[in-house]
Amino acid sequence: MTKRPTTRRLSRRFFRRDAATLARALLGQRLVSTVGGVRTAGAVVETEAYLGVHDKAAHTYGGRRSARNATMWGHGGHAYVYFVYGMHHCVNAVAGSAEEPMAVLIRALQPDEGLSEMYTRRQRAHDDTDLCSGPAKLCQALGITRRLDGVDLTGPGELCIERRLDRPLPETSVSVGPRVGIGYAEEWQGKPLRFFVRGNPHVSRG
DNA sequence: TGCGTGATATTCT
DNA sequence: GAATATCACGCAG
Repeated sequence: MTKRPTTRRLSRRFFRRDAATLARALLGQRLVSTVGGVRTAGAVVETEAYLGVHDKAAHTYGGRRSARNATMWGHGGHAYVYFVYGMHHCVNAVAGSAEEPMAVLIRALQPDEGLSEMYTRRQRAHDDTDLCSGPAKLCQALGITRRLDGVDLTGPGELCIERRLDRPLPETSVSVGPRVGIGYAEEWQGKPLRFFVRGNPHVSRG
C-alpha cells in the first residue's frame, strides 16, 4: 500500500456560487487531468471571473447562447473548454446554477504531478514555469481540448478539481487586479476580477 | 514588440 | 449559404 496525500474532489456545492467568489476559492486547489491514462496536475495559482449576461467580457454577455458556450448555461461544476486564436484552448470552471452563465477561467497552475508528460506535450517549455503559466499553456500541458468540454469536474472523469486546502489562502497571499486581454469590454476592463497567488513564479504575468 | 491561425458569431445576400 | 470581423494567446526576436 503506497502512501498518498489525502485529496478529494470538490463538491457540487463548492461551485454553486457567484463567479468572483469561486475564482477566489479555487486558488490553491488542484486541477487534475487523466488523459491517455496519465495523471497530470497542478495547484491553481491564477484565475479570472466572468460574471454572466451583464459582463461585457463574458461569452454569454447579453444572453448569447450558442453551441460553443452551451456548457456555461448548464449547472456549476462542469468544465467549459473553448478554442481561440486558431490554436489555443482555454479551460473554465462553470459557476452558479443552471441558466446563470458564469464561469472562472483558470489561467495558471503550479504543476505538481506528471511533469515529464507535460514536457512531452510542450516541447517548447524550457523550465517548470513554462509548463502551465498561461491559460493555453496549461491546457496543452494537461492535454485539455474541446473533447473535454462539459466534463463534470466533481466526478471521476478525465478532468476534475481536487480539494487541496481546507481553508482559503490567507488574504495576504492573494493579489487582485484587472483581467487580461479584454480591451473591448469598456467599463468592465478595470474591474478587479483577476485573482492570483502573490509572488508565485507560475502566474502568467507579474 | 508584431505576427500566425482557424473556429465562431454576426451580418450580409 | 457565404463573407467578414473578431478573438479569455503564445512565440520568436
